[in-house]
Amino acid sequence: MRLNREQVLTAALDLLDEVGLDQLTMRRLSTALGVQNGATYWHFRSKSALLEAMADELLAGVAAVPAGPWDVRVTDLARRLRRALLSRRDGARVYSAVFFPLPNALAYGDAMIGALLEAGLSPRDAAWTADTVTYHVVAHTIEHQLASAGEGPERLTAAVSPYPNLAAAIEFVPAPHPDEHFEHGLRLIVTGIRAETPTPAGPDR
Amino acid sequence: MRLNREQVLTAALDLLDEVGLDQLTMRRLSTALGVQNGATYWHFRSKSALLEAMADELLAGVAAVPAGPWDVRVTDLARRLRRALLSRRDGARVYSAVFFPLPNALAYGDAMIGALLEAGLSPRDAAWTADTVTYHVVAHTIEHQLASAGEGPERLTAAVSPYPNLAAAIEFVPAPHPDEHFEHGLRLIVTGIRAETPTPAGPDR
DNA sequence: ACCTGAACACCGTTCAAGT
DNA sequence: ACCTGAACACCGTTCAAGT
Repeated sequence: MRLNREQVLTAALDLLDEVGLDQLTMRRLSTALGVQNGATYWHFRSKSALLEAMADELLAGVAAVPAGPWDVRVTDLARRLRRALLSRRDGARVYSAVFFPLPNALAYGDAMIGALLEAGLSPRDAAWTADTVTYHVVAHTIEHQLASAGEGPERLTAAVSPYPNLAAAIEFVPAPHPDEHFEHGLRLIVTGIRAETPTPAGPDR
Repeated sequence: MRLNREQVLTAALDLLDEVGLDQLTMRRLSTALGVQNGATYWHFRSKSALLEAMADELLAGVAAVPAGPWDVRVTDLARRLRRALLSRRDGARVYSAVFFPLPNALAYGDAMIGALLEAGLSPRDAAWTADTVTYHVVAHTIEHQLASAGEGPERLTAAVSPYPNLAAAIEFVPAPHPDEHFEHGLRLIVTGIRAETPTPAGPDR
């Protein structure tokens, strides 16, 4: 049973889809590969090194957005990151479990900051604004992927009844429309960027 | 060694400060309390039930904001949630590890949606906008608390060198100014809300 | 009502030894 | 170079039995 690094990584992502992050275990992975327990450690130093590689594999290609106006590129990058995280079960949680950015995550950050620099932001504001966009993408996707796996809305509906404003909004809280929910926040942030940016040359719009 | 639920909860929060979330273990908690392993299970059904209680304890009082203009209340609520999460080591990760909202989290959500309804948003937009604000608070705080514990910036500086836009912004990426970083994103989002809201009565501002 | 003692079914990681 | 076999040092959870 000769393995290479790529086979281990592919099997790990398949196992993730099958059992989810909480059940993704070095031992289950070895079993799925038909090898003994310690065999995977020859290819990856540790479980967290494997998770880093999985996260970066998830993000392959997200930074490859076409040229265009800055706001289109920002929106496009955010959507592509979201799609990438949705491509595997618990993808967003895998991404957020990794502290250190690998090449595809760096390329995404670079492209996002690049678009914001072209919008006229300072390097500082571009870096911080990129973070706010990314927080929205990742946190929204984590919440959505957790909700898909979680319990029904009955418990929430009951818990919410003493809170008048929550009760008025309850049908949108578990977000039965994840795409619109995501787009709403993304549009909100891009509107904020535009409002804070000194309008560049051009008569209007 | 007679315990009650509150003593277990207090000890758990103290242990969290001492060792961090990853080392917070039912067994270490029992040892800290001077009891046997299974004793804590009489007071909390499971570790996740204990984490739920810890998360809600963290959020005590965050919803108690004074009356005032909607944007002041939104900003105030976001800052108070951040302060609450910062009050304990890994507080933001504890909060995000809990799927189901307990009373203090519900009260926070209710107050946030209430402020946004007064801004003139529909229930749907208020619920979704509240989420975007909260994503920023929680994700920013998780990142900040992880960075405080993590490695130095050397590895990041090296990794970033092939990426021109990241390199230009690198000094702000590990965020040596967490307060300004947080306020930047919060202001951005509130600006976005204001820009999307049909301006209410009043001549200007 | 609340705790002990002991077990069950797992984990990640390491490492000599094999091929 | 790559894997086996076996161990080490842990986990969360359960539960009869004690007081």
